[in-house]
Amino acid sequence: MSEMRIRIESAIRLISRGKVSTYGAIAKAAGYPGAARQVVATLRGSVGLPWHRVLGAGGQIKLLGDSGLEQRFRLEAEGVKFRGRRVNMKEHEFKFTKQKTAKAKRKTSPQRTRREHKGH
DNA sequence: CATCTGACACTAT
DNA sequence: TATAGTGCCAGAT
Repeated sequence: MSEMRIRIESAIRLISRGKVSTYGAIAKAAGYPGAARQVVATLRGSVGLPWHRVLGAGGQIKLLGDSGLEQRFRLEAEGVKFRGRRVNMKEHEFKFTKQKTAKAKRKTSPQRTRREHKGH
């Protein structure tokens, strides 16, 4: 199991009932900005995750067919409100705290001598 | 190493 | 709102 996958799963598990997030936001929260597609891979290959709380940018359900309907029902059952095809992110988007859901492996002491501009 | 793939994101039209 | 093109990323082939 790759560490990336574990981190993404952890991030997804943080989304509480009645809240939602997006592929991109989760990727970033897990420490991999731009890796939204890896969030998809994780969702597809893992069970026991609140998959229905993961949406596309803007709060849009990206699943097609019945799967999409089920996702919508599950969310509505949790009290998530929709505005057309999108959920009202304004009121339901989950905010990941700055912590990296785990991680924090400081190897050597940064011990910087303050000011490391590196010309430019 | 070259390609292909996916429950994506973003921009332009 | 819908479609198309491009960018992105890591796994699988």
